[in-house]
Amino acid sequence: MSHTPSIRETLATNAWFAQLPDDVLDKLARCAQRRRLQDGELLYARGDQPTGLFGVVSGRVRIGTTSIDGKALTATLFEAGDWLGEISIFDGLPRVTDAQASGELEVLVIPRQAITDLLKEQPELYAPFVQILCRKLRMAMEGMSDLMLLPLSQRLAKRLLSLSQDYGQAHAEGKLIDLHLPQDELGRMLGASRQSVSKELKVLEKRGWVKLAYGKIVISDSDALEAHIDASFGNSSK
Amino acid sequence: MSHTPSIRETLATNAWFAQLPDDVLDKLARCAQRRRLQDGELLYARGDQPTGLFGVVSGRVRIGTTSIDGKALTATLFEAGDWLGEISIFDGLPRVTDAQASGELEVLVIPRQAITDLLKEQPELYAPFVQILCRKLRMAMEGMSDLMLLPLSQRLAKRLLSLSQDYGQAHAEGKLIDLHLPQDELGRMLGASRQSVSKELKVLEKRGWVKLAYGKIVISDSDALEAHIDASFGNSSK
DNA sequence: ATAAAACTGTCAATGAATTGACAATTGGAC
DNA sequence: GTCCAATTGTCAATTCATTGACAGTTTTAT
Repeated sequence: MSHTPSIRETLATNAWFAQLPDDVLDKLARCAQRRRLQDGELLYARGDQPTGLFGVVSGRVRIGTTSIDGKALTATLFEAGDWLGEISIFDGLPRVTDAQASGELEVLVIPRQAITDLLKEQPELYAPFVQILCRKLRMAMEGMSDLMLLPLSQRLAKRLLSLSQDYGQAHAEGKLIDLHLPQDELGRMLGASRQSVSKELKVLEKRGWVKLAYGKIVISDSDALEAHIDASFGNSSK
Repeated sequence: MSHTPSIRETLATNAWFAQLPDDVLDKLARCAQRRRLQDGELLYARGDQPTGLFGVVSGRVRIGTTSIDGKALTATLFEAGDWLGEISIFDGLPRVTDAQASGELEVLVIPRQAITDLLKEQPELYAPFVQILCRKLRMAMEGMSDLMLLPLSQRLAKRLLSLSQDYGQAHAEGKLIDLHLPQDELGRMLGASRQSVSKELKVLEKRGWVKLAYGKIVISDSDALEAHIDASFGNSSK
C-alpha cells in the first residue's frame, strides 16, 4: 500500500479545516488521534458524555437513534472528509444520537478540551463552526417539514436527488448512486418501512425516472424527479 | 397604562441578553427598533432575505411553513422574552420558515449588520449564540426522531408535558395550559389532523390524565403521561 | 463451486391517520 | 341578551403505510 497520510495532512484535505490558519491546524493535529472501528461498532451512543470531535478518514458513519421497541432511524450518513459530533462539544451535554461505524471505519478524534481551549484563545474561530451549525439546523428543519407535509413518494424523490448530488457518479444512463445503501437503510432515513420504499422505487422505475439494481440506483431523469417533488396532488388531475 | 419600558430595559429583562456586558447591551439597544404587527401579519416569510434578529416584547409569534397545497406546520411558538431569527443572521441565507404574528404582536428588531459588526469586534460573544443554536438543533433532532418513531398518542403526551412545563399555571386539579391554542394548531405542531388530535385528547381524558375545556387543557396526572411516553406497545400486553 | 447471507419484489391483512361532513358548544362582539 | 365565529366531538369512508410472510435474486465467503 502507498504512503499513509499524516494526521496533519488528513486535516488539511478537508475543505473546512483547510480554511483555518496553519498554526491552528498544527495545534489540532498534535492533539488529534486516530481510531479504527469495525463494522457496527459505536463511536458514541445516545446519552454518552461528549469526548471529542470526530473526522471521518475512511469508511462511513451512520448517525441515528434506536427506540425502545427496536425501531431505528437514520439521520445522516457521514463519509470521508465529514466531521461530526459538534453539538455536544459546544454545549457539553450528552449525545443525542448514536454514531455507528457502517463498514470498516477510520476516524480522527480531537478531544473536546482541545476545541474549547482553542475557541477560548481565538474566539473568531467560532464563525466557521456557527456556519456548520446553521447548515445542520436548516437541514433538520427542512427534514422535519418534509416528514410532516410530504408523502413518502415525494420524500423519496427528494432524497434520491440529494444522494445523487452528494455521491452520484456519471453513468451512461444518468447519475449512479453506488453507496452500500440497501432499501431498508433508505427506509430508516425516510421514516418508512423497507417494503414501502421498495414499492415507491418501483413506481419511479416504471415511470422511467430511475433504474434499479442490487444495491445501486441510477437517476435517469432528475428533472422529472424534481418536478415530482413540487407537484401537489390536487392539481395533477381535474 | 403604566410606564412603557425603554428598549434598553426590555433587552435587560431577557435572561439571555442580561448576561451580556452593559456596554454591549447599550450598543444593541441603540440600533434596535420597535415594530408592531396585527394578528396574522408576517414578520418574515420563507425565502426572504434576512433583515434582523427579533425579540418578542409582547404577543406571540408562530414559526412554521405552509406547503403548496395549503397544509401547514407549526414548528414553534415564541412568547415574550424569546428571540428568533438567528439562523439567517449568521449564514446570511434566506429564511427557512415563516414567522407570523399570532394575535397582536410587538417585537424588537436588531438589524443584521449590528449583530455581525458586534461579533466581528467581540467574537467571544459567539459563545452564547452557539449555545442557542445547539439547543435548537437538539430540539429539531428530537422532534424529527419523535415524528418517525412515536405514534401520535405519545407525541401528543410529550407535547402536552412540554407545554405545561413552559407555560403551565398552578391549578386546583393540576397544571393548567391556557394558551390560545386550539386543537387544530396543536395538530399543526404534531403533524396530525385536528380530528386525530381531538380523538387522542379524549383518550387521555378518559384515562383521567388530562381535563379538557374550550381552549384550555389541564394536566392532572403528569406522571402517567410521562410513563405513557416511554411505554412501547409490545410490552403492555402479553 | 457452493452455501450462506444480504438484498429485493410482492401480496394479503391490518392498522393508523386523513378527509369531509355535520352537530353541538363556547366565547366574544355588538 | 343575541348572534356570529371559533372551537370541539364524532362518524363513515377512504387512503396510506405497516407488518408478516415468502419466493427470488445477487453477492460474499469459503
